[in-house]
Amino acid sequence: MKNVVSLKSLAKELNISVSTVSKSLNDSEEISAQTKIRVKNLAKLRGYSPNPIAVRLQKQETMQIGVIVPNIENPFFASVLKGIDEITNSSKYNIITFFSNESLQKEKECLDYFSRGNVDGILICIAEETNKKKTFDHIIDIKQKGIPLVLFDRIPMQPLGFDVVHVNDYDSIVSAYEYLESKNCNNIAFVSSIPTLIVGRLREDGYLSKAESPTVIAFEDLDDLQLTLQNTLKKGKVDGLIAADINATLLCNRAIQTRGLKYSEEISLIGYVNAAQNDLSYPKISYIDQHPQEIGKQTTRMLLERLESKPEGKETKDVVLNTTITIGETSA
Amino acid sequence: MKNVVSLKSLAKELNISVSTVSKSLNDSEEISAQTKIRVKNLAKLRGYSPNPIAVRLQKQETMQIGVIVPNIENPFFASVLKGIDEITNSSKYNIITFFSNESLQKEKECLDYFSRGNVDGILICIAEETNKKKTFDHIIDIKQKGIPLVLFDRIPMQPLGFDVVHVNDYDSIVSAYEYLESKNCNNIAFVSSIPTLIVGRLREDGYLSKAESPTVIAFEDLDDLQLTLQNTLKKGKVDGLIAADINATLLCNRAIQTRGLKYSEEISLIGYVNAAQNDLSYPKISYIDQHPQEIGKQTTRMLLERLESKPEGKETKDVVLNTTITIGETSA
DNA sequence: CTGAAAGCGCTTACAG
DNA sequence: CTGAAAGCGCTTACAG
Repeated sequence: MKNVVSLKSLAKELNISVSTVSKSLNDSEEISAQTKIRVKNLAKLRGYSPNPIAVRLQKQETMQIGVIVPNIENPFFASVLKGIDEITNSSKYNIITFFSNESLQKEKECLDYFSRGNVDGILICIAEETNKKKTFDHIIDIKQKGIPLVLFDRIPMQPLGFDVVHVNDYDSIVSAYEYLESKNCNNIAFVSSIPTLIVGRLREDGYLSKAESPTVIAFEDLDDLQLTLQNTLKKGKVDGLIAADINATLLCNRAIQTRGLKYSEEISLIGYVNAAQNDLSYPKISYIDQHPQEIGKQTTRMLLERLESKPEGKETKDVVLNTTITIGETSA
Repeated sequence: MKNVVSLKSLAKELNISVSTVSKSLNDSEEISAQTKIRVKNLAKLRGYSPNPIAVRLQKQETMQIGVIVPNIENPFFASVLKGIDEITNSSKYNIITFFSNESLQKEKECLDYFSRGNVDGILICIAEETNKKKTFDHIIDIKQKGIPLVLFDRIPMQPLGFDVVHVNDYDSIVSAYEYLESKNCNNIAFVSSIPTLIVGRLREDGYLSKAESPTVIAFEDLDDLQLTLQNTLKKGKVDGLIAADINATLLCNRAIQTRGLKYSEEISLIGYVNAAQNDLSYPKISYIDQHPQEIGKQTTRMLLERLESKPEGKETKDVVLNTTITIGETSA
């Protein structure tokens, strides 16, 4: 059943050597135009295509890029993946994607697999557990193996010596805060379900830098978050909400609606959402757009650059992409 | 930078042959316990791991499974992918994922790439364009190449000769209809943004089988859909809505809320949602759960079965998984 | 129990 | 311009 047509079979049929066939198909200068044509014609006729595994072994390249995302069911990562796909599509590489499911152990296993000669380069967003435990040795180890690696989105505070791509989380929240202020919000609270995540910390810091008497509602447990949120709204003081992540955003909206508060008049909300779905939802939530596809594209471009220019000596790049605020119906 | 430790280097260091090293590491019966230990110890010491590409070339297996999904930003497919990942994780295969972006052309390219010896098996959900044009030759061609392939979710009406996994779309809608009836809905409309998609047709047929005087609102263009929906609601007759897909579902909710209709009292809605987000949303929408992860798992299991038992003679399987209805706050 | 040889399907110096 | 040879890093009959 396997592809029975090979260089050898073509060579035999043409009564020439395997080398000549190979060179002809690769358009080598060494071969006469005539021979090339003969070879190519037969190759087409027989539907020949080179065995990719053999080529890889010879070229000492896997032509694959390993990608690790924490959670594919988070629309943010799905979009990042789409961006990655778009760029790799017009390269010789294709991607093999693993999901760490936010587990350090799983992340190690993936990285281990990749580093056993299965990929030429790696794209990774670290797992939540990795983030919390601040265990980065398994990532740093990759450097010794000489495999280019680019980190995206969740970037450890201390530089690890790799290229990184992320957004200006701190500033994004500052902008969101200022926007709500301009809409006459006087008592803006910050709501987060990712208090320990790097991006969560940065966003909270951005908020704290602006708020004079800050109200931070932060729980990883969504039930706790919801409860505290409800109690806070009950007091009736807060007139602006900044949510730090998609779950917090949805819960804020839920708490506001359940309580029957009117958007804009009584309270405003800005957060993070799944853009595609938000457009069809009610209400359309005002949100910080991280342009996840762009993150994926940029991350991939940087890896490809490393892959092409061998000189590893280059210093690492820290690319910060800008977010934008899209106004919906939860503020005005 | 490449892994400089190979069978050859181990053999040289131990002053034995490459074959002996290879056999030792593979725990061959032929080798003495003593030698095995010596070899394994050194291998561990040197951090040896076999070059996967060389192994694949020798074994004539890629150990990779190709997956084609129409759109990774659709949470349904993200969850399917998660299911696939879970099963492949405990197999020797890993997956390389391509996105057809609902394009027939792109789908052909992906399939073409796969069939050039890049994967051992294929999992595919056909693109919308493929579905519409009913062009399946590129898929059927895979059979000649002897590469096992399993179709999931969008299954062409005419059998293509492959294993398939899908849900009972028709019956799901019948159940939804009956459920709404039991909640005293008397005028149930059907809303769809996927009128030409296979699953859309089946769902519509399910609806039509129940409705005495059917109201079908179906547009691929979401603006058209929204407008017609609003006009229908304005008339005030409809007291139940069945949405055929996630976009239609969100738009139904939006139209209902915008119009200020009260759920349960004035109108009920049941549709398809992203389960994780729905749980945090307001309102929680009553929905048909397709258990997308299960679809992914089942699809993968069937492919692995084909991959293991060479006898291709087996007749193709048609697996239909059951959906369940999860009651939210948009009906009661 | 160990090793030499052939082979997986290619590419690429190197001869001729 | 063409081809024989070596090699990419493995595995596995087959001899010894």
